[in-house]
Amino acid sequence: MRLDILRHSLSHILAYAVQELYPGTKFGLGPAIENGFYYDFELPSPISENDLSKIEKRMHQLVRKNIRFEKKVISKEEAERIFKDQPYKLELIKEIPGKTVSIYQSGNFVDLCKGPHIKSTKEIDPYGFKLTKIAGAYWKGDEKNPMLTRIYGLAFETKKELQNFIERQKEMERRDHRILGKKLELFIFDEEVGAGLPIWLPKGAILRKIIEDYLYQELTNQNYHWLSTPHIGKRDLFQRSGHLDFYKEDMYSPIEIEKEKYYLKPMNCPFHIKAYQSKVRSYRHLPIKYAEFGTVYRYERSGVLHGLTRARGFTQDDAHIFCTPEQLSEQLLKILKYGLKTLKTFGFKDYNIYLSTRPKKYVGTLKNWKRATNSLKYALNKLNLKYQIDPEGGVFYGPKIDIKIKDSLGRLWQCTTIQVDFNLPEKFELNYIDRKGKKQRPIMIHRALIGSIERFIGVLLEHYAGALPLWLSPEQIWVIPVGSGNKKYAKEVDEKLTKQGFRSKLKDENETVSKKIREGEIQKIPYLLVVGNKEEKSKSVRVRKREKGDIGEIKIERFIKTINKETEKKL
RNA sequence: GCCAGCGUAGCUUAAUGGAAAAGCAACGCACUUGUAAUGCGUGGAGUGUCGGUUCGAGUCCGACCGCUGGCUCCA
Repeated sequence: MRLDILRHSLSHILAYAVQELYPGTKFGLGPAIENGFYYDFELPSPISENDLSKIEKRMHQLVRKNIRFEKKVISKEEAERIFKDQPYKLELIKEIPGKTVSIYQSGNFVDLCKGPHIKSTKEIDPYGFKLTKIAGAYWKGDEKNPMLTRIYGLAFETKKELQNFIERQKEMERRDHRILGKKLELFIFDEEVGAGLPIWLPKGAILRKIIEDYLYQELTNQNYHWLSTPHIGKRDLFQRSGHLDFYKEDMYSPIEIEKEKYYLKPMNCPFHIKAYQSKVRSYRHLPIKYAEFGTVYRYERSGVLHGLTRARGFTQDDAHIFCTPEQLSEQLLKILKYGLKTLKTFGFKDYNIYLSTRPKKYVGTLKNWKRATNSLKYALNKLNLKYQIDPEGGVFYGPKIDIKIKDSLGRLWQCTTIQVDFNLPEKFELNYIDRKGKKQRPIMIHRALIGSIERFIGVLLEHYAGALPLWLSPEQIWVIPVGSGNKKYAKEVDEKLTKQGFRSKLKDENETVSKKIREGEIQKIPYLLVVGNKEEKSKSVRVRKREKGDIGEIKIERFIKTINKETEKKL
């Protein structure tokens, strides 16, 4: 709280400095935010990041002057006189309820502000803050409004805390999945291919396969049936599903052939619905659970793309459950329970859960929305889960539960999503025959547990800083012979491990052991096995564990036993 | 899409408007290696694309493509 006040006060000092350096500036808002503050300005002429040091310097001078923050409560009429040249402030004055407003004066800078503030800039550590970046931001966050120039700053109580934060930022950069992806040779993006369309290199493709295989096994055990559906579909299909009415902007333009328009699929559901409709369904068949690693394409606006976590082509671990209204709660419960287990398996133990309710643009009846929302709440409560409501955050066809997982640096990423849909069954006139022989409408659940393989791998990489657990590592073991005389034995070891199902690699290039160790550590290989004359004689290997170093000599059979256990436990 | 910035070899980076450099990687030769880089050598880019300004453009201007950080958006 104290820190928020300090940050907010600094935003005023920033505005004060800008007022002096750029006369004629119109002021927007300047709140405290996580780790710092910002202020929005309409400047008389554009500025760039190079100007920040100049502004920061002026701020330092102002802070040293021990400027006091003085509050005054004045009538709205008086405020309108003071801010007569400040259109954004005038707009705010109109919106404030009551007849009076409060203003803060610090030196020659007056701002419309509720406060509170520090008493004087004496309380600010002049080296505890730093201007960081400049960005465009729409007035009041609405893209129909003019775009203002936002200046961001970091602020902490002391210089040391600021430095700690900057250190943490560097750590985050080190974990950036886009950099790790390049370094570990997992995937690339190519300008000529197109933005947001990753190419998976051999090691990345294996990683995808490991994740898919795991989910395939698990879901098959849970009586899911697998589908494989086309990447494009006719206009009529997406017209009927409602995608063309609600999400046309986010779809790739259609391909026209033989007077027919085809769209790249932005979702798999219409295809799964067709599979459901391929037969007459009885209540005895329900629930029917269809799963697919479905690759979808969405025309994300150019400015939002971000490596694997926001791509234009990506593969969802998608599934659709068709069930009776009576089965809904139980199915949601099962999905949620298993979803959480999956996240845990991959190493994510912290997450935030959100329940998203009806948005402004929606289809279906209010009654159905209420029913669906209540079913989701039921599942959450049954599992004793804490959750937050995201008002109006639902999809156009139904409410949803989203799980945002926390990575090792505490950042949140949305992966799991569970959505109830009363509407698509309506549009496609889905039915099943109930025990009285009458047609009934099934309910549909959309769910993705890891969300998309791309985003999930992006998050996994950042979470583990590239050092994936053994079971997920594309290359698990390197076998390094000491001398050329040991190559034969090294090959034996490598083949033995490969036969046991491990992803092992023989490193017999003419390089020093040191060089290969260095390479292995950089490539985050979980185990490096050094074999020389000594090991050859005793049929053993010298084990170096990633980040731990040399852990000693061990018989090969014993080593296999150890890593088998490690893989089974998914450590 | 909007605001600001960026784009030089596979990667990381250098080059006051005046001869496109270096390290790593790759390749070749020698070395046969015991836990984070063995040595020497050889190729490799006309600077994202297109157009313009200039005697001369990696450097300045415009459009497009792509990337980064925000804003808005995210089924």
